Amino acid sequence: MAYWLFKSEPSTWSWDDQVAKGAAGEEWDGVRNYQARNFMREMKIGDRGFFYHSQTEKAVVGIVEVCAEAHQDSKTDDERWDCVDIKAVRPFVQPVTLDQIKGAEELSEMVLVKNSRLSVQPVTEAEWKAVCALGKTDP
DNA sequence: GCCAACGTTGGC
DNA sequence: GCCAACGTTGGC
Repeated sequence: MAYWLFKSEPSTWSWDDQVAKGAAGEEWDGVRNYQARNFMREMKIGDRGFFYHSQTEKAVVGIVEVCAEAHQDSKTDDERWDCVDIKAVRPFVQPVTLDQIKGAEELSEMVLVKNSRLSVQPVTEAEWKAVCALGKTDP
């Protein structure tokens, strides 16, 4: 199983919006970046991801699971753009802030730190465990 | 609100 | 195929 990170501005699509969709999940639509799209094409059902709030909050706030593999983004007819569906698994007991991540030695190589603009990113297993530990949340 | 970083576009 | 111009993102 692989691990990922999904980034969203809470004013556009927040963790609460995601939770409201329940087990059915929701398309992670709107990605218009090839790198991000390519990562979504690699995702398998059951892969886990962090849900990160950018801009105002700048923190990992929850864990999601891929519940549909890459398919055409329903928000566009442009065949270049695919997306997966994800569903909320559980919130973080304590959100893990970008400051905390930047301050953690073992997380200094995270894509979130190195390439903050990429909206869908891979996360290593070690990073996954470390962030969950910081958030006092089961991996 | 500013600005740096970076991806995309289009002219050549 | 290169590169300048431009638009977008996200941290500060």
